[in-house]
Formats: sequence, structure tokens, C-alpha cells
Amino acid sequence: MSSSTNSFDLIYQVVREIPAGRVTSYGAIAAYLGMKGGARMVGWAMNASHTIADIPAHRVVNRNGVLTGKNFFGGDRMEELLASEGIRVQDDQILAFKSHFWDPSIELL
DNA sequence: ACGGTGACGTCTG
DNA sequence: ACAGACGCCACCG
Repeated sequence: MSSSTNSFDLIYQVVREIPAGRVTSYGAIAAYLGMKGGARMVGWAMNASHTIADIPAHRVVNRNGVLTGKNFFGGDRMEELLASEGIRVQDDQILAFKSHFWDPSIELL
């Protein structure tokens, strides 16, 4: 329980449920949690997840399919991880992002 | 205790 | 169509 961060834990749960080869957006997670527009907070959770290895934050990108936080992974680590899962990334942008998109409110429903 | 900031998203002009 | 501003919640100084 470590109820230090209620919403944080919720976000981690969702991100952790993201299957390999799939990606989701901050807004999708925020909306799933009921915080529409609180996408910023989701990004913050990812920032904290940076210290946790159980959180595949590299599967979380912005609505444009752009690896906004790849800079935080330490270079192209994020791109390598995604490519390793079969996701093509070019110019910090995921190709066929929509095809790899994973919506928690639908898949996790 | 308060204000500013932050890996975004959506609306309006 | 593009650009700018606002809003959400939590952490840090």
C-alpha cells in the first residue's frame, strides 16, 4: 500500500500493463484514470518511474507519437527499446504510431 | 505555507 | 490551417 501517491500508483499499474510492441499516450492514461487534461501529471509519474525499472516508460509517448521524454532515458535508450520491440522510430517519432497505439480504456476495459 | 515547475492535451482566436 | 493560452495534479525550493 505505500499510499504515498495514490494517482501515481494507478498510473504505474496501467503503464505496467502495456504489452510489448505497443505504446500509449499520456492523455489516454490520464483519461483512463479520469484526469482528462491531467496529462502533465502522467508525465510526472513517468519522471518518478525513472527511478523504477518496473515501469516501461519508453512505451509511453505523447499524443503525436513523439518520444518527448527520450531525453530523460539517457540518449536514444528509448528508441532502442522500442525498436527492440518491433516498433519503428524515426526522428524521435513512432512510425505507424496509431497501429501500435494501446488504449487502456479499451484493452484494459 | 506558497509559488513555480513539469516527459501534455484540448479549446479558442 | 496555425498559433497562443489555459487547465490538471503532484513534487520541489
